[in-house]
Amino acid sequence: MKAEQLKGHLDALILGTLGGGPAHGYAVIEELKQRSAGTFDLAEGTVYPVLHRLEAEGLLASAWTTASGRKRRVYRLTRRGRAALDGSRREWRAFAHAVEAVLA
Amino acid sequence: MKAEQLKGHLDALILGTLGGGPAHGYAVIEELKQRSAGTFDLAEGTVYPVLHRLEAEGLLASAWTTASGRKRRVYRLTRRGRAALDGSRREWRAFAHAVEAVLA
DNA sequence: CTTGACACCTAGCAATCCGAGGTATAGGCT
DNA sequence: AGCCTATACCTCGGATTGCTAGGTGTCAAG
Repeated sequence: MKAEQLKGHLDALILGTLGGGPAHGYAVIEELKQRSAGTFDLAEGTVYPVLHRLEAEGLLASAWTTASGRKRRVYRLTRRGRAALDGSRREWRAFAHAVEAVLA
Repeated sequence: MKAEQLKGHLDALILGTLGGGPAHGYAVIEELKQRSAGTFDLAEGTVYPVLHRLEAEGLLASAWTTASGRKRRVYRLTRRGRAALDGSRREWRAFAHAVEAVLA
């Protein structure tokens, strides 16, 4: 898939991934790849800055943990993050519907 | 709708609009607004450069006409443009499907 | 004769995704 | 021991792209 298609939708995708439960950055990337059947195979340089920004916006909260000697930063949705996810879903439906109407 | 959502999909939308028949730039904007029920209300500075680029890429062809004293540049899909539209539709389906899988 | 709709155009700004590079641990292979 | 891969984090700069702001000009209505 073309990279530019993702722009403006990545926040929703990451919020959506974390809607299934807390996860650390690397796991978010894996989860996205899996759920999308390989369509979204994102670079770390794409995902990490977004996680930081979403946390700065108060939509995510993070905590450091250690699993088998490796440090992980686990992110979870805040209450505002969950509300943002709901909003993102609505925006997506509207957007997708509009595109269908034009491309049909 | 957020502006960034459009990135990467605008070419497809414009090709899709012209898939219904030739039109001049201003009409493309109106048509997009109508077909999307107001969701896509694009600025001229957004659309015109894209039309020029798509023509430069050989996906569109244009011809100047005059209607009631006003000059219009009418665009139509070339054969390659129609093929590109088909490809764009497929890419859109794949993208939309992947997003649904993540957001669901 | 001014306002609004129509119709075209361009230059530069702002946002964002990605590539490239860096650091570090664990485990398997040679 | 040494090396490679997978895991796991990070940042900087580049490329692309849509939008804002500005410009030109015609026509019809008030």
